[in-house]
Amino acid sequence: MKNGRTYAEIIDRLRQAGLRPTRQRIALAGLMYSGGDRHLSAEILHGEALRARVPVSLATVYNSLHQFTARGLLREIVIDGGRSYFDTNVSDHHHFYFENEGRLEDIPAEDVVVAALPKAPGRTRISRVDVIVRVRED
Amino acid sequence: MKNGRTYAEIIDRLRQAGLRPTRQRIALAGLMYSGGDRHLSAEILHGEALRARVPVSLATVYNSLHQFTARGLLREIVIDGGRSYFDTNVSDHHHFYFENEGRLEDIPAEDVVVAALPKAPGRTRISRVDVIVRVRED
DNA sequence: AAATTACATTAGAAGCTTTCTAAATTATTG
DNA sequence: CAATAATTTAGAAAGCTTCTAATGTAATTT
Repeated sequence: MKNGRTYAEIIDRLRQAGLRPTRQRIALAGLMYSGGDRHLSAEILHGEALRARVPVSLATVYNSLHQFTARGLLREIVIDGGRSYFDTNVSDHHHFYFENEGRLEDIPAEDVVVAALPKAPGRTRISRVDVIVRVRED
Repeated sequence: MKNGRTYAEIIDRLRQAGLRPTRQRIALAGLMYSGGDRHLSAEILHGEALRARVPVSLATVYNSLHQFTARGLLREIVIDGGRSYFDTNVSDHHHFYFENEGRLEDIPAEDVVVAALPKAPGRTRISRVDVIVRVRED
């Protein structure tokens, strides 16, 4: 039984994030948090919602994904053109990118050691360091 | 006087890459290699070509960018949605991404030390490790 | 150097993901 | 329960990229 999976927990999460727990957001969050860490595109999540008989519009899926991201419930990842993916794992970690399949997979933070980094230029500060390990099969 | 800047050198490079040195490709490569390492979008390069009185179509710019990338003359980078960038620096290095401006800047390979990496899963092998240091100003 | 052949370029249409718009609906507050 | 503010929605629009098929150009052959 993982965190945030029951109906009441999901509603709590949404409220804590400052989002009204609407039917659509509850359903989308429920799907997102079903089955471990996931990398979702808007289209995939929309499809799952429809299949689960939750008639939600694609616009709402996009709205929700962005709101969830802004509130720290998701993390957006863009690797290859076109499509954005949203990672339900928002803790510190990195990614494998399977070039053949166009698929992402998490790498636990402790499996990657970045021993040296340049300092942030000008008056900027580092907000995150992404490591993408690109792998291929051929 | 940097590498690959004269007309003859550009033609050589194209030929070595197995690409016919057409008027358009020569002009685009010339622009790409003018002024150090660059991060170019199709639209920017197209604009520069037109301003330089080289009437090239946007489709050709896209074709050329992809051919150059496939032949190792460019490296494609996708950080944020929508647009692709092409890096004229194809040697081993990493990137700062300025979240406020949506701009990329090279980090020399030696300024980043990745001391530990997971092994490639299944029968894959690592084709590249990208490190993106996201910085912001606020 | 002309003819042939293979490759490249092009304008415009089409495709795909994402965002916008303005109207209708729903959650929350008083 | 009424009033208010936020949310959802369908469809249009936008933005970048790719496709199509007709035309042009470079390379090769004669």
